[in-house]
Amino acid sequence: MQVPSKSDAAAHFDRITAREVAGGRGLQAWDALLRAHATLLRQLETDLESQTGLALADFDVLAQLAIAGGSLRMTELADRALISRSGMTRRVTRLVHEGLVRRADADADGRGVVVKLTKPGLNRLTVAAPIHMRGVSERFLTKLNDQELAVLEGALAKVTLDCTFG
Amino acid sequence: MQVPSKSDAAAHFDRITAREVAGGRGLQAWDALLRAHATLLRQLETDLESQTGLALADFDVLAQLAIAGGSLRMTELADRALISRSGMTRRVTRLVHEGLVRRADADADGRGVVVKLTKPGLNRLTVAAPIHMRGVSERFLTKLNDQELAVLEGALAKVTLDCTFG
DNA sequence: TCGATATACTTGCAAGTACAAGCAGTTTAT
DNA sequence: ATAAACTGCTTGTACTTGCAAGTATATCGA
Repeated sequence: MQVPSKSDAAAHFDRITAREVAGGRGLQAWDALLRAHATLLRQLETDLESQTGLALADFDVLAQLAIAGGSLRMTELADRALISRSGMTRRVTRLVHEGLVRRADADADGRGVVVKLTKPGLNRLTVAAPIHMRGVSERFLTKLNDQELAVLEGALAKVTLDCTFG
Repeated sequence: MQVPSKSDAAAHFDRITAREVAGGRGLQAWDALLRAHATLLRQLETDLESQTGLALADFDVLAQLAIAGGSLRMTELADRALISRSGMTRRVTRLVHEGLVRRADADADGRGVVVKLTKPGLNRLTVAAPIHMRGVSERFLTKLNDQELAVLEGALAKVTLDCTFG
């Protein structure tokens, strides 16, 4: 097989990369991960927003609250929703304005705030969840078989370590 | 095994989910994907920024240019870097100010702009690439075996469709 | 008891983002 | 030839983000 001649910049970049990643092993998997995440999230965000008027990040907050039984501390909520604490402060403020959640004092800790799902919040979630879950299902789950899903879950869990934000 | 009693909100959410996603099949894989992406990118971004002063998004632009042989059209660059065209306009403007890339007219199309990697840009990339690639390698590639990487690549490519931005 | 340190959350700020509208150049149809 | 439709890129606008600093409460050690 003829070796195609590459431009200097591309060849140079290849050499640098090869020194850190033997044979470029797995780099296509990394690229696929970035690409899949970007496209899937964009599609799901657009779907949900257009069909329910709810941003994906807001949906996620409501869903995390529901999964947790209806209420969570700010920090816990931020960790689970994968956004910063300050971001969660503002997000919750917006959701309170919309009446979907409310803030309450934490029982034992004067510093703490618990965020609680309201009835309208649960109703809104009840409408949005099927739409979002169907999107995840159609665009992701149904395209993969059980073995692929199992490997994905295992592999991605392995590379994930705790990492909280400011 | 005793069925643990769940709160109303959580049970309700489970029922809604179950209707769209049979048995919650694969949802943990979906969750792992979101989590892995969020934590890995945050770590890589922090690593790169602190060690080279280069934002990951800027690195990505330089890298895409190098891979492409040194220059690309704006639209192509935006697609490859997974950001919007308007975002790329502003990002390139910043990089031009730093001297890492330059704009030039497209040969055949009077509307077009090609972005070219400059010598300082390539130098900067030469410093940053090993650091970033090592991060990807250590935090992701080396934790997975060849089979896992192959499944990941195949599965994630399957769920990715074209999706360009405004 | 009381100062030092840690934790929980919020706010000031300086970024960055995407969408929509706009402009300039190109293609197509008549 | 020329109007209409399209494309490539940039700008206006409104909004989001995370970090760092600030406030309030908790906890720990002497």
